[in-house]
Amino acid sequence: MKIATYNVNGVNGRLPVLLRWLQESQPDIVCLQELKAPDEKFPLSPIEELGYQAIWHGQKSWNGVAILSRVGTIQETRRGLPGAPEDSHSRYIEAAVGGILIGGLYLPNGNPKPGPKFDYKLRWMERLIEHAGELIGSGLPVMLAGDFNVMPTERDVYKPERWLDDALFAPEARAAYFRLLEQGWTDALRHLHPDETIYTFWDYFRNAFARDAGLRIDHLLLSPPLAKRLRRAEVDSHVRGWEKTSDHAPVWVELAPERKTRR
DNA sequence: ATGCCTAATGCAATTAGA
Repeated sequence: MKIATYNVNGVNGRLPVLLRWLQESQPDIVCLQELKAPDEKFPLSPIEELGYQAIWHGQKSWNGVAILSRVGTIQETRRGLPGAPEDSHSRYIEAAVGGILIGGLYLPNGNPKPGPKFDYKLRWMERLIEHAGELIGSGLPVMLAGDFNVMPTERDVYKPERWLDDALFAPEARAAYFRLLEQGWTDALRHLHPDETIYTFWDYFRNAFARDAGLRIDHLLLSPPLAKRLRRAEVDSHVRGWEKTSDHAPVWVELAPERKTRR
C-alpha cells in the first residue's frame, strides 16, 4: 500500500498538477495540505473521476486539509486537534482507512519569531504531542502525515546557518518534534535514508529548486505496527519541476501488506 | 534588512507562505 502526503499550496490553482501526479504515482491514500479553499470549493468531482473518495476540512484563503483514498471507505475520526476549541484553523483531519488510522496535519509555520504566531506553533505542537501520545498508546497501526514545518536536523536544511532564527528551525520547534518522535514514531524517510540529503520543499524564490536549496519539512511518522511494514519512502521531487507546481513535492511510503493473524 | 515568487481575494494591493 502506497501512502502519500502533499502540500498542494492551493487545491484549485494546483488541480492539473494534482491530477497529473495522482495518475502517475497511483497512491492508495493521500493527505493533502494547504487547500486554501472553503469546504464548498473542494474539487471533488475530478478527484472522484480518478477513483478516489475524499474527506476534507477547508477554510477560506488559508490552511485546509484532506484525505483521499482509493482503497475503500474513509471513516473520519476527528477534525481539529483537541485542547483548544477556539482554534479556527483547519489543520488536522484524521480517519480510519485501509486498515490504518491516519492523521493528516498542517503544522503552523510560526514566523515571524518571536511573536504570537510562533507561540501558536509551539502550543499547537504541544496539543499534537498530547494527542499523538494517545494514538500511539492505542497500539493500533497509526500514521501522522503532513507538512510539519520543522526541519529536524541540520541535514534537513540546505544552509542551516541561515535558518537559525527561523521558526522552522528554532530549537524549541525541533525539540518538540523530537519529543514527539520519542513517543515511538518512526520518521519513515529518514529511517530508510539515514545519510542522504533529502528535501521536500524548495522556495519559489531565487531559483531554489534548480539550485537544490531545499528543506525537509514534510514527514510521514509511523507507529510501531506500521514501522514493521515499511518498505520504501521517497520524494517525488520531479513534480516540483512541473509548470504551475506547488513549492512542496509529494512524499510517500510503501507498506507491506498487513500480516494476517492465524487463529 | 528586504525582495526575490506564488495563491487567494477580488479587481489593487494586502496577507501569508517558509
